[in-house]
Amino acid sequence: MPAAGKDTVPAKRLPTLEDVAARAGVSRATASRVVNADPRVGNLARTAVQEAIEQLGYRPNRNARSLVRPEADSIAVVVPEAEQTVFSDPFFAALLAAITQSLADSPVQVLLAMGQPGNSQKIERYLRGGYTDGAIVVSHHKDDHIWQVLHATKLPAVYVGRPYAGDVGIPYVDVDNRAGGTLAAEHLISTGRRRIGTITGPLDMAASEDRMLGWQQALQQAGLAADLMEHGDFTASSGALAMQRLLNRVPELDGLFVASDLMAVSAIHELQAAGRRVPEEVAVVGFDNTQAAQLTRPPLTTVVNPVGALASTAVEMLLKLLGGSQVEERVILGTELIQRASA
Amino acid sequence: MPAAGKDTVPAKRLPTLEDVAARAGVSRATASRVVNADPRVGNLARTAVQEAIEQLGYRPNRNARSLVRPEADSIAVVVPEAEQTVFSDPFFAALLAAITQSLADSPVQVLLAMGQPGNSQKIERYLRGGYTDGAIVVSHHKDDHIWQVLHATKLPAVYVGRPYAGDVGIPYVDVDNRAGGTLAAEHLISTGRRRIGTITGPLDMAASEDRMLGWQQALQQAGLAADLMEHGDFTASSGALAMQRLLNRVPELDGLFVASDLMAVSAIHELQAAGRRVPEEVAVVGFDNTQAAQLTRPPLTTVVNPVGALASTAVEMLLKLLGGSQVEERVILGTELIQRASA
DNA sequence: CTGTTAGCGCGTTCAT
DNA sequence: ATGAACGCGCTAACAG
Repeated sequence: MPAAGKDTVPAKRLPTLEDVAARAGVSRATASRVVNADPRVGNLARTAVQEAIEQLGYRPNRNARSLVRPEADSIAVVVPEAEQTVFSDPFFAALLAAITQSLADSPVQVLLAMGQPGNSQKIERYLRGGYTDGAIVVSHHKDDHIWQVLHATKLPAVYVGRPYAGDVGIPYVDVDNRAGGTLAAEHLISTGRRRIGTITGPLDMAASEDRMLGWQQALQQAGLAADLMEHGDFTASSGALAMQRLLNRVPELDGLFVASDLMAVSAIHELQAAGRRVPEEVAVVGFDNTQAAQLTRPPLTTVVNPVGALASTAVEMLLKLLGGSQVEERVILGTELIQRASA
Repeated sequence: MPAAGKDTVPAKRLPTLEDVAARAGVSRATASRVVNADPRVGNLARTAVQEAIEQLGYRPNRNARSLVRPEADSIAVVVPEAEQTVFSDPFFAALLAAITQSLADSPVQVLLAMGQPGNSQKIERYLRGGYTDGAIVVSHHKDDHIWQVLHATKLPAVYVGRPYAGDVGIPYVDVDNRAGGTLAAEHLISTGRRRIGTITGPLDMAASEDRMLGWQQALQQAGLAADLMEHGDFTASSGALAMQRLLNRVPELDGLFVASDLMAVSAIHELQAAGRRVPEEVAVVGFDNTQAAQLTRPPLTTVVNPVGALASTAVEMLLKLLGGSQVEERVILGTELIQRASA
């Protein structure tokens, strides 16, 4: 095999608008008009150009186009640094799949901008610079400041998950975490549980806070104590530890709402290790309805987190924004409880 | 609020090379040379330009640059249509995280090209067109034809996972699936099991085939029957069904290698539902070492699939390719068995 | 309706 | 060592 390096064979040059025009016997301007569906062009010329495009397999050069136009035909999916660890698996993959799916028919490309420890400038530089028409930001953390860049740039953007910072003037779509927490607690109450605890996510995330508040509200409304609370960070091990602490404090616990399925599975193992039967002695409700909920024993009763709908709604909103339409400041998706065997 | 639409405020124009040159009191050509580290420029002019760049916060315009240069400073992560469903969660997220991580210090952007049912042209168009410097393809399926495009384009590319089509002239990195299968079978044999079955993945994937072959080889070498085999498709439900079939055929089964953790968890549930104790009566070994392996009961003995290493190796190889260096046609990463309680 | 012209921001000869 | 001039592919005035 010959030495490596730049190819010497000048990869056959792609057809340009000039080529199309020449072949169709018109000027570049006319060809451009056809490509951009400008009505001011004769039928004869139009079909000639269209044929030429077909025969040459012409595609407009995106770079040249966005050099002279404001559009870039690309959107960025931004995952701030702080989320890296949290969005381990299921949520993120589903999100990306749904996003690309929603964009399948458009020429828009998806650019992935994941934050790195100590490197948010790379993302910011990209967001400025005008290489992208809009952004979908996946963020729930307190210390995310991407929104400031978006704000300064006036770049159309949509958050998936309520920004913790509050109303930052950027629309978002989220699941009704608070209602979900209430749903879980009410289910536990309705099955006769009276000493109901919760394992929350980290409280610097809006979702954690909301789920906890929903749980709290339901208990208070039922006249039950709402102080049986321990905090995790959405990882499995943190769920186990929180469970140990809670069980230590409240041996008579008979109901439990865990803010994520992953932590819930760990918590159930911990309960079983401590000799508690689930659901007979302690009923457990999770949150997310990930695959883990179905695969664990007993199968987990849990609150649905509709990731697919979140993603497609975000795309829909962003596309509206790009089209110049208004969108609601916030879209909150409903949720429901799926009853399995754990509660 | 006023009617929506294009902003009227002409978003402050970004500084151009022309601006830099003017401020430094030189010509655009000299400024360009400084930016591109061309040695042929005087020290005086150099520092002047550097200062101007600093003060103006100048960044080269990628579009303009790649209009006139072959590079695009972007790589594409390609997920062919067929993989969409299979690479549900853990693998994919880890892959993307590792890829962006490896690219953190370079100006290279990551473009996500996921296949859609009945739409591979969008990806192909992008790959041609020269908008990207290289590609990382995540594929194991038989009916992936992206490699033909890559081949025709001479676009530098690396596969993650051995292309099923065989040696297509594109380097790849993969885990040693065959050795993994052998490892699993040998472990079962060493613990005294004699009726050892397997649940495979879909056989139109290289990984499935290799894991099966490794299992087969170990059994034959030990003089054991290697025909206790059922096929799944890597989903949980397919694992359960395969387990039922196998148990029906071979009630005296005492050892089992399942080609993925997800299917293994389902298989274990199925075994338990049939009254078999794991591992006492049937020992089970999985593959992947995903989170599910640790969270199920009994915890799963499994073969490690080093996703992070796969991803970073792929990036490393691609960067070498982009730099004009040669890389090995294939890199096979070693694996190991993690013993937990299921076998 | 159509062609001519200018310019987007940049890299690169070719002179000097 | 530096600058003037050209062209990358395309869109958008401005004429006709």
